[in-house]
Amino acid sequence: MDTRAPAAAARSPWLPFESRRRARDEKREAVLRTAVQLFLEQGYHRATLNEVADRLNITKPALYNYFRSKEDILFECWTIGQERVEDQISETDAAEGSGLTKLRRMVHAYAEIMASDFGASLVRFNVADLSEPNQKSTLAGKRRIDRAFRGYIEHGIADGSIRPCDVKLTAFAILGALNWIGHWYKPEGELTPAQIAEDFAVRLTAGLEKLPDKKKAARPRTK
Amino acid sequence: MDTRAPAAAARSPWLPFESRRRARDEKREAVLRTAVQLFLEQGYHRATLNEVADRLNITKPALYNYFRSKEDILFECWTIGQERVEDQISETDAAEGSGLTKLRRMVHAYAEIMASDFGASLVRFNVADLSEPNQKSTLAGKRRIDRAFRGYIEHGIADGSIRPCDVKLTAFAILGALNWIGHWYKPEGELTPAQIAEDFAVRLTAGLEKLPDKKKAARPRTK
DNA sequence: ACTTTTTATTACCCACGGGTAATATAACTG
DNA sequence: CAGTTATATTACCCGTGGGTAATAAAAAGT
Repeated sequence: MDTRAPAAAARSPWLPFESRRRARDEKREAVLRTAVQLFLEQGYHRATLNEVADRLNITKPALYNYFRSKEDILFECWTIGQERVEDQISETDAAEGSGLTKLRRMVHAYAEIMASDFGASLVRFNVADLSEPNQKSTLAGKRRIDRAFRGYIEHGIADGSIRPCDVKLTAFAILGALNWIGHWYKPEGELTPAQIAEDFAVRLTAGLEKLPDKKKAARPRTK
Repeated sequence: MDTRAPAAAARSPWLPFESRRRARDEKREAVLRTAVQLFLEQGYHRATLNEVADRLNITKPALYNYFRSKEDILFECWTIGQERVEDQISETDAAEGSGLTKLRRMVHAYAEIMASDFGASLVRFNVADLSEPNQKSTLAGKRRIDRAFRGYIEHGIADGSIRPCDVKLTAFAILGALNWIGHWYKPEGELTPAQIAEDFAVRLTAGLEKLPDKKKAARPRTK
């Protein structure tokens, strides 16, 4: 752990080390990107590590320099998707705004994630293909996503931006519509992820907003 | 195709034949019910025919009296789910009512189907696990479902029961929320399929109905 | 009772693909 | 340039599980 460089070397001696580490990480990522695509195309079980390696112009055993098993790769694909969602949750939680606003933001972000390979992993892969501990991790992740959405809805009901409703079923309906994107979205299609996100952000929340109360506010003709 | 019975036999001679055929069909169905459950529990690839057979108190080769291959079983599970949906489509098409009414009816029926094993097959199984011709069949089926939902929406817009909207995305959102039921519904949960169907039938269509026009109709306070 | 057909069992085959051992080669280190 | 480490290859192992052949047991037919 000596960080001091030998005086002789003109170029900083830790650069090669760092660049090597980076090269390694890039290769790891390349494996993951290739694998997730193949898994999505053919399904986890039909996709073979030989074909993953082929697409990367290497051979199967080379993959084991970066991952310990096929399931390891699967789990990491899932983890990346999960992390992207959790990052958005943190961001949304930290931001200002009513419950409805937060929900909209989250729907928007989640829709775009679902239109990516790692996002689609979250709904296209079978939890049963993971080891016990990894299954627990995925289930915990799913629960956190669920909790976040329900939280925004409850928050919105509390602050008056969302009309009272069955929180659980509302969240299921919204998440269902969103998760389904992972099944039908095709990059070569007409709709861009941004367009889908834009649309769903209003579509899925349109029925929830509490309209200005017509009884008390005699003249809510703001527009 | 001679339906007349020999005079000698007191009991109708085609009964044993019929009952045998029925017994066979019942066994076939038992295989499918067991298989679909196992496939849903563990995923198609992890589930083995040996275990299917075990649960039926027979051995693996006995299954081949009823099915030609594992994929055959998978496809038939899918077909049963598909048929249930198509039956509902036919029924809904034939019935009277506005586009909105038909859409609601279809949502209701579809939700209940999704809460059944064979219904869940439609969204939990991987199309890539089927042979080429069977894949085509499933994709055609998916398209027909899509077309039906879009048809009701278009119909509703035309007859004024549904406000104009993006038909494709509306259908995707509704079908997504419905299909997701196949992922989260658990028989041991609190909600019954009927309750879910009831709720979703209004929830997923609430934002679509064309409210009485406030400009022209001066007093549409029907309720 | 004898034959034929249906249904099931036991015992086996073998393709597939995940994973490993032995080893070569390229890449840094000093 | 030696020496070490990281990375890749070739060749192989072997568990798993779908599927089959040979055959037995049960049921139906005559």
